[in-house]
Amino acid sequence: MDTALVWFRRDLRVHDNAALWHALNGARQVHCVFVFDADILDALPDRADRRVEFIHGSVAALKAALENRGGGLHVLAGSARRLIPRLARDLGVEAVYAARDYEPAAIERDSHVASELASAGRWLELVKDQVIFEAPEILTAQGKPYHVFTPYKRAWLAKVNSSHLSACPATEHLDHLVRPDTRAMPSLVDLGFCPTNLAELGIQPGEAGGRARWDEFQSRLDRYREIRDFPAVKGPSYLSVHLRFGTVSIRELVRFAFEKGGEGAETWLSELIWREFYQTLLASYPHTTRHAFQARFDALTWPNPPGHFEAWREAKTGYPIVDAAMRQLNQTGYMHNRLRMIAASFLVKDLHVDWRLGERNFAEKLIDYDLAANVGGWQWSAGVGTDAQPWFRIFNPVTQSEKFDPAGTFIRRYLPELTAVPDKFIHAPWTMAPAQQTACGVVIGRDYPPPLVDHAQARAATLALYRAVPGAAA
DNA sequence: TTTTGAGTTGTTCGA
DNA sequence: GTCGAACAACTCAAA
Repeated sequence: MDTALVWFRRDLRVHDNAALWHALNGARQVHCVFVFDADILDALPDRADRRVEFIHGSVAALKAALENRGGGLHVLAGSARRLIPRLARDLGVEAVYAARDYEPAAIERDSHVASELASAGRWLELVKDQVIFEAPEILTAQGKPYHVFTPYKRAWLAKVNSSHLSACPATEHLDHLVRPDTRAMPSLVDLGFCPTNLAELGIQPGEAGGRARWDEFQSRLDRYREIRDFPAVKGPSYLSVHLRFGTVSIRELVRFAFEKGGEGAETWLSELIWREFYQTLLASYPHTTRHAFQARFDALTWPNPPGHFEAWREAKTGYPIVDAAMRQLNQTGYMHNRLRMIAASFLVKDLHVDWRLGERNFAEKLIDYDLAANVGGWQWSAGVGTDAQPWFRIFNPVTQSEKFDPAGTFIRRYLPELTAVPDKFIHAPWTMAPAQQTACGVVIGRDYPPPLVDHAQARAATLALYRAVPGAAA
């Protein structure tokens, strides 16, 4: 092949990049492009969006990295479905290479681009990059996708070997990279967005940012299993945003987990397999973005009581662990995984709000937002997903708080108005007698909201609600 | 085809 | 405060 175009999307790195590697090996001249896709950006509700800033920084770093290697990056803004076929024509390339994306909107976009290219005698070459195994690669003996995680994980582990984890040696044909005529790139403001507090939050975009977090996490990996559930502690890898935008390589992470071994590495690898499980489920069942995996739950009418969703979103539920979690989300665009479960369970099973509203709220705010993982997580929390036994999975927000934030450290970090509340009452401040409230200067109803609902009552109502669904256990 | 073992992340109750 | 059992009998995946 003479010339090819690499279209970067959520694989914003040079190292171990499958699309780039295939293009460099398949064509003598390789152009590169990134498109700030108006079809996506125009739909964002807020002009200050950390994700756009993260992508912008990562694209700038990618461009510099390609230029350092003698190439470059076309950076365009507009509708990708129109711009990619046009650029392919202008550059006269034979093929466009890109990493395969499994989200329904991306599949639709790519098939549109593929047919546009085909009508001009070119083609779109989609390659695997963001997962170790795509949906069709891990199937049951009956040739169907797994619906339960543990058997999926067993099959995944039985199949994986070093050939799936080896890096793409992209350095081999770097002289094939073509330097574009124009080197300019639109600024964040040119794109219609404004800067956020990304740097202040310690989030560094690009491969360098991913590498720095990865290096830092390696020393904590051994303790991952014991500390990952405590939001006040630095337990997680914080690599989710880098996995979302491909500023780290999943192959490299999985390889390291195997080489390292031990409890921490095993637990973390399990989380990476969960990521693929949910990607698989979305690819196999795209309707689950809006519909319950267990179809009978689509018949469930969510009460959505007035004001409940808003109180949850604005961190005014009166349950400190939930409000602290929501403030973390609102202030930083991130929420600890344990808190995502607690907040989701609370919205659905205590406030009786449709899980889709919560899913959409997370979609707007999470910097590491991933459609597959978010939908999978929310359906799991709502008990309408692949999980089998919803009745027992009603989190008690006070018990969870006592268990995973025992000293109230995380709560006080995000709810400074509760600093003076004694440890004994930090998880349920409304249980303080009036004299105690006065003594510590936190009066419920004045300084902090009373609990929006009574958990025991809400739990009973949830059980009744789910029991009433046709086909559910009587 | 039928059977069998097993299932991320819990909670509540009563001894 | 701690512990084990009950929750209610479901669905999946493999033998």
